[in-house]
Amino acid sequence: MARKTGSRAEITGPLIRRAALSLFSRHGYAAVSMRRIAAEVGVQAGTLYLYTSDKQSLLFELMRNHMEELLTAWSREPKGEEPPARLAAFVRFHIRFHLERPEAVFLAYMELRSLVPENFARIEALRQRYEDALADILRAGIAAGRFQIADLRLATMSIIAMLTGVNTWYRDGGRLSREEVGEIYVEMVARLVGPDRGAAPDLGVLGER
Amino acid sequence: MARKTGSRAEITGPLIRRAALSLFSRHGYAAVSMRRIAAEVGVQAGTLYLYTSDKQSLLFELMRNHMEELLTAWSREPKGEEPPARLAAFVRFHIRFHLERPEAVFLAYMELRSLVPENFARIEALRQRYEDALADILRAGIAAGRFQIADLRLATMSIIAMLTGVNTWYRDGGRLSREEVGEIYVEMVARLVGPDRGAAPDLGVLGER
DNA sequence: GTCTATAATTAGATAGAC
DNA sequence: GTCTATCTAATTATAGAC
Repeated sequence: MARKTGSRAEITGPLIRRAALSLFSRHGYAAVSMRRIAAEVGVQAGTLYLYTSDKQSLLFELMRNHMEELLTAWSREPKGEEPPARLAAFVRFHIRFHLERPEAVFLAYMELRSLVPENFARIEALRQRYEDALADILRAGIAAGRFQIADLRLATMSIIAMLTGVNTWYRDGGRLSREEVGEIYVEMVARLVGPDRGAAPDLGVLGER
Repeated sequence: MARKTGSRAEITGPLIRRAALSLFSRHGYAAVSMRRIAAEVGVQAGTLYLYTSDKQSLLFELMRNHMEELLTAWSREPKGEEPPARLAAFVRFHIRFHLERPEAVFLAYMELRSLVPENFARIEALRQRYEDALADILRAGIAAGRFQIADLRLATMSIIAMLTGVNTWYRDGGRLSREEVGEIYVEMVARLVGPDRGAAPDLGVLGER
């Protein structure tokens, strides 16, 4: 042990990021002080500044890391060929990925407003790439005559919103497993993108004012 | 004018609530100081305490007021008789009501974690009542054979999530009017709740692993 | 009803000892 | 690499003048 007692740079950095993620997601970025993060890790407040230039950078790195992991994971996900299979893969992937890291998901959605404009733009660009991945699937399905979608953008936003919404209510040990939830959402999303089968008289009733 | 110059209690209270709503929703509860709210209104910080006991109460009153307005407005909304018509009314109502007050909606969704436990429970109970209103419609539709829903709770959460999601992207003056967006969502929600028409071979493809 | 002044605490960030 | 000490500024909330 050539190293001094208490010198553990290799693990302190990750510990700080983990503590910040947990505290920021539970209490909000503005409500958490650097002292509180330090206390959670077991170091003094000043020590944090060896690992991050300031509080804003700490938040930004957490959010960027999450978004890049999301994009990388989706790029590596087995997807199938046909649009319906790709859409089902997206639904299953989104729910699984998001349920595996609820704190990072919560942070990425709730603390966009805490980013300075430059950092906001960078996170927003990553979010847009993920949205585009879904839109591309829907567009391909429309072109192939497999989906019937009145408005591509609204369908894209609807699907992402309903999938991400799972994080707000799902609890492990509840009535349904993650996989069961995934399959039910696959079916609901499939209905959402059609195609219509038949004259759809019931939609007619719904369409009335 | 029996009143002293600068004495305008009847309007200062509402001004404080309006400024707090705007600032809290834009920057977050923890990030906004009482001084900043006071500055926005044009009074000194101490004056705020004539109208609210503390910062927490100010937040809670804003959120409670929003949730009660939501429930009252829905109770007064013309709904029609049959489940499909009631569901369409819910969709149109939800989008219209939420787009009309984006700041209050944002606050009610983002600052739940800033409430002390007692206040959180009270807001949560109101939110639950609204969720139940939708679940009741879906349940009635299932019972009447008008909807086909694999899981009532998941369908309820999905619909609310996709409808509320409109607030995150809709901007006035964009490609679609609020009413056009509402109609497209009516159709998407109608598809989501079925009923299935035919053997649904495409859903079968989606169901494959 | 509003202001000024202030108490008591806490914030983000840095300097320098070890 | 971490800690102690500290700077400067800002925080919530209150007391008392007008």
